[in-house]
Parts: sequence; structure tokens; C-alpha cells
Amino acid sequence: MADTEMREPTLFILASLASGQKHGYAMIHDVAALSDGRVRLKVATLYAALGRLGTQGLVAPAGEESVDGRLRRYYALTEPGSEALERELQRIEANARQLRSRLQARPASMRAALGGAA
Amino acid sequence: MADTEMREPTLFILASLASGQKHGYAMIHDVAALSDGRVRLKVATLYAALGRLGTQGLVAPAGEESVDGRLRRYYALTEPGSEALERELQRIEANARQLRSRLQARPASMRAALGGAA
DNA sequence: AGAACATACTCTGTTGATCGATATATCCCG
DNA sequence: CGGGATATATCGATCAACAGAGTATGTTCT
Repeated sequence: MADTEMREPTLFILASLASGQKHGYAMIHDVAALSDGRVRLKVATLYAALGRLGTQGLVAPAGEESVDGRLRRYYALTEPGSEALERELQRIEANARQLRSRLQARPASMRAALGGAA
Repeated sequence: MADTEMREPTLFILASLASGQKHGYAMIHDVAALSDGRVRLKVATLYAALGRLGTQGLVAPAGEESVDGRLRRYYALTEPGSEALERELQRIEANARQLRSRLQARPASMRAALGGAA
């Protein structure tokens, strides 16, 4: 049970697998597309994460394939992985909501200076 | 500047200061309230972060006060700190949006056979 | 009075995710 | 043949978070 914060690359790896099993290199492109180019997985991060998530039971190997003499190792999201992703997503949604609400509320020094609408 | 991901405690510390200057211990309570009890700053995390954010120019010392013989060190959000917070918030809002959109999209295959518990 | 707890700041040592760099191997294009 | 894309893997460094312990003062309960 991970109550520790999941980081951006890890989150996107799980999300990438949420639309079906993929091999490592495919995730790099998928995550880049999904994030509009913002999140660029580094290979070291990716393979370290896949190993870690495998140990935690959040992803599982889903077979191998050889295409043009190149090996592809597929991974799939497990049921616990799917649940963990949903939990983490709810966490960052809560963070976004609560942090945004605080930013909307301005400090007294600024409230005095502003008319009403920004 | 900082294109590295800002972590949950750091984000909430900056947000706490966004509503006005505070001393360390007050931030712990403020962040707990703001996050509905979810984020509980550890003292080591807090003071390490304040030192770090000070070095980065995102927060600045805002005077000291002694109440009942106990020292209070106040900190304030700087202009760069405010901008960094807004940028990071936009990042996690984008993450939330993009990750959620992927989860809404139905998984291509059923994953009935996978998973741990049950 | 003594214990326990809350306030308030500080430091040390450890863990763990990310990342730069490097390595191996195959295939395609010019 | 050289360079790029595909595809996987590992090493070492970095750094935020954390557990834990320490210092000091004031309040509350028994």
C-alpha cells in the first residue's frame, strides 16, 4: 500500500498502460503524446519504474514479441495498479482544487488594492 | 528555472504563504486545514524546504517575533515564488486533466485474468 | 509536584525516485 | 559506411522527504 506520493513519470506510465498493454519504448511516445510533449520519460526512469511497479504488483509482464529482430517486452496494468492509479489521480485532483482555492483567495494587502473583478 | 517537479509538501508550503506571511509551525496547521487533513508536514521536511526555497529566492524571511518566550520566524512568498507556484499549479492541473482523460477512455482489452487480490 | 502535551525551531542520517550517461544490438536511409 | 530510430538495460549521482532525536518554554491534568 503506497501512501507515499507517486511521481509524475510513474503516474504517466500507469496511465499509459490503462489504455492497453504496451512495451517500454511505446510508452515513451505514448506519454509524450498524452502529456502534449510535457512529460518525456527517460529510459533509466522508465525501466527502473517498471521493475519497481512489477515488484509492487501494479504492473505485470504481458509477453514478449520480436519485431524485425528487436525484442519487445510488454507490460500490463493489474487490477491493484488500476486502483492505485485512480487513487493517485484523485489525490492530485484534490491537490489541484485545494491549492487553486487558496490562490484565488488573496492576501489582505492585495484585496485592499483591488476593486472586485481582476 | 525549476523545470523539475515540485513535490506535494513544497507546493503546500508555498500555497500556505500565498495567503500571507506565516511562521513554520503555523504552516503545519494551515496546510493540514487546507488539505483537509491529507497533507501533514513533517518538521524536518518543512524547515529543510524553507531553507531550500530561501536559497532559490521563492520565499524570504519576514521578521521574528517572540510570543510567550517562544521564537517565531516568519516567512513570506516572494514574487518569483508566487510565479513558480502558479506555474506548478498549472502543471498539476494539466496532469490531472490529461491523466483523467486517459482513464475515461475505455481500456482496449479486458484485464480480468490479471491482478492480485481476490 | 510531576507527567504529559502543545508550541517552536534545528540537525543527522537514511531512503528512494529521477536522471545523465553509457552500453548493447538491430534495422533503415542516404 | 555513418547516423538515426528502435528497443532494452545498468551505474552512479542527486536531492526531496522523512524518521528520529534534541533544545527550550508554557499550559493542563492529576
